[in-house]
Amino acid sequence: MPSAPETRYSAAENSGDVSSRLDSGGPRAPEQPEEAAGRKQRLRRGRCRARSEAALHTLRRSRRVKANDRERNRMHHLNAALDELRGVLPTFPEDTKLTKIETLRFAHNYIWALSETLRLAEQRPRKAPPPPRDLLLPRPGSRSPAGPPSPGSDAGSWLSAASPSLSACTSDPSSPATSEDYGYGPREPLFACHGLPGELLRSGPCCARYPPL
DNA sequence: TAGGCCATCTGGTCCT
DNA sequence: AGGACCAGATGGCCTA
Repeated sequence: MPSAPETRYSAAENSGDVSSRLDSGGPRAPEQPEEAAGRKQRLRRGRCRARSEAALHTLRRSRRVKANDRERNRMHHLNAALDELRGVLPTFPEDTKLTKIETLRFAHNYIWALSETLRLAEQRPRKAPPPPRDLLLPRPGSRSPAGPPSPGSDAGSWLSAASPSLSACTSDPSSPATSEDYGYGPREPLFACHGLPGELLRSGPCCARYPPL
């Protein structure tokens, strides 16, 4: 896609075209030696200019190609890091591939849930934590046995029906609580959070992504 | 077929 | 000057 600046540059390039200067047409008076020398000089200058502009174009093109290459590489590295992150996030089935945005939001929640687990463990050192439960959240067409409601289609209802501890979702101003806050659509992730209290995961900062068990 | 997700290209901006 | 980072545009692929 030709960009505007490049187009403008091409136009400027054409305005300096040698041939357009040469064929002015019409009968001419016999050329004086000085005039001939000047003409040759202009011609040389024009050719030089055209050559240097072509070289400039080539240079710009090669810089762009290199920049594209770097950008592609950068995005590949970013995606590799995202893949590593996916690798440490528990999903079910295991080969479920979260989208980029799902990965980031789930990671956010996961970290939050782990932090909450630690905090609660410190608050109640003598009380044993609830037994680990798996959170199975289905993608469309892939319902877990429990058949939880869809957070996308009915996020509000399951939020309101959830336990009072869900207030954690909205009490933190830095933690958007609803799917609307994220501009999120009906897509549903499929997560299995092994060893985490389901309550914590459901009430995480990104709780709109997690329906009740 | 519309919408979501993604990779890639591109130009602009900032930093070293 | 060159590289990193960013956001917008575009087109391809996939799914409901």
